[in-house]
Amino acid sequence: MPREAESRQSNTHVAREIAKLIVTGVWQEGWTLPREIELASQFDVSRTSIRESLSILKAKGLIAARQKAGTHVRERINWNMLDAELLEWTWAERPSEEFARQLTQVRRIVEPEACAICAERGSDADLARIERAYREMDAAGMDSRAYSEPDLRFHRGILTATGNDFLVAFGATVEAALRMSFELSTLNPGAPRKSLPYHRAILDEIWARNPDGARRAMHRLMDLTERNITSALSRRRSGEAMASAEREGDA
Amino acid sequence: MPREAESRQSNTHVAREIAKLIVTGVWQEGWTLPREIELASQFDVSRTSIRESLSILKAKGLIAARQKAGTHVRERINWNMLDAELLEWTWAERPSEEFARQLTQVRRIVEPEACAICAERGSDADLARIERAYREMDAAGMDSRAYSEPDLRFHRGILTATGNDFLVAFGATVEAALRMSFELSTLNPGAPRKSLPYHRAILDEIWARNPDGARRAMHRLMDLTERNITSALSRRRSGEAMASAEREGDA
DNA sequence: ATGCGATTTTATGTCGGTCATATTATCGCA
DNA sequence: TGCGATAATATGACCGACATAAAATCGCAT
Repeated sequence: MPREAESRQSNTHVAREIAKLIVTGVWQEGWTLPREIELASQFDVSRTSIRESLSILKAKGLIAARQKAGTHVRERINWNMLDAELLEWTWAERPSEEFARQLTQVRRIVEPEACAICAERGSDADLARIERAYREMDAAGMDSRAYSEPDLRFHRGILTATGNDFLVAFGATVEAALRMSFELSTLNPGAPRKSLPYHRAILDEIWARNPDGARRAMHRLMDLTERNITSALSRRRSGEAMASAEREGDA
Repeated sequence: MPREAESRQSNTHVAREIAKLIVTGVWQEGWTLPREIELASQFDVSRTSIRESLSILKAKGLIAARQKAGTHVRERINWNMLDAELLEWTWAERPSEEFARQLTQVRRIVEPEACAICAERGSDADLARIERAYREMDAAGMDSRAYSEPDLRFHRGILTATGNDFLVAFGATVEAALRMSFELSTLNPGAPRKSLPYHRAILDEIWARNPDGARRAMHRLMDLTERNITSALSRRRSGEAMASAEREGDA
């Protein structure tokens, strides 16, 4: 019998729970997981479901199984951190500054170059799609929820326009980064909208078919994004400090 | 009863077979797969095994399932092409020039920057590990098999030294690229060894803690790699043309 | 006692079947 | 002809048993 209310898609749910234990380091690299039967009783599902969950985590490089020897956590180097779900689970469970820093760093590496390629080789249809996303961002005004969705399409559009499947796949990472930014934007509601003119500059450069300009424009947007995230995180830190000071005051 | 000899790990095996059908376009984006029961009889395994295989492909973003509606191939944008296995399957089934071009392009974007970060922030222990890999490459001489293994460690070492988990994950992509280069090197046995002085230059720059120099040095290696791959592929093309001409001559 | 080969044990891997659930398709009625 | 009730169906979950491989153990011979 399934546990109770919150057991929607048990399969994905269990996979996420186990993944969280791994990415948070509760179950460390090299450790052997409990047996499948024990996991089944711990998570209150059948062994079949556990096995399907484990095969998801195997596919993402988190674990490996050997007959008789058991299932162990693989070393980090094998974790596919560029995977959409794994990214989401990691941030959801442990929204650390280090994670944010690394995510921003890798975006700074990839997106400006992708933008240059887009300016050089993107089709007019590709660019039109990017422009449409820009217009929707503009139309969203100060509603940061309505803003973030076309924002993602803008960035994905650039990656798609490169015609490079690997850069397209990088869209999953960008998506995680934007979701992260969106969450942090509650600490600074005006921030997202400030990126609009930077997006405009990118759009102009790619329409002008100017790779160098496009690269620089995207680089400036990345700079802004980094500043926003840094300041949001420091706000969060001081917010947490204040909250814990209050808690101590209560006692 | 399993089919016959070549059914080692049926689970992974079936997943790979289905993945190949998808990446080669036999089963196109948006199409609905056969029912699980039909797949089970097609691949001569139980429905349980099919479900585990499908959950692997779900985890890699290739397919999605909805109750009653069936399982369909997701659009390419959702495929996690940066995944180690998916990369391997794609190249194994369809070693196209386009694939090689894209893989090289994304390496050119990521690795020089990673190299600069490595020069700036890598620990001495990290650099020592990279140097060890270099020495083994040197010791391998003209044996391109023995050369390629430390070659991968060299590049992975740089990515690891950045301290960025996402760049570390990119090691899977580099691995696929190097395996590809290795396969192509049979067409030009001397080529791999020629990269040694380029690796040496990288090593010197990162020991000198010179990010700009390291970036440039890695960039030059990427240029060389691209030239090697291009020439190997054109050799392969002309080889194929000759072979087919011979076949026609036979008839 | 001690190294080593045979045997047992055990955890993952595979199987077939049943029931649950969601969603589509169909049927029947107004 | 529209629409609500009903049936059909494909995935989702569960169960119990057996297969297989590798680790752990046992027993034999040295």
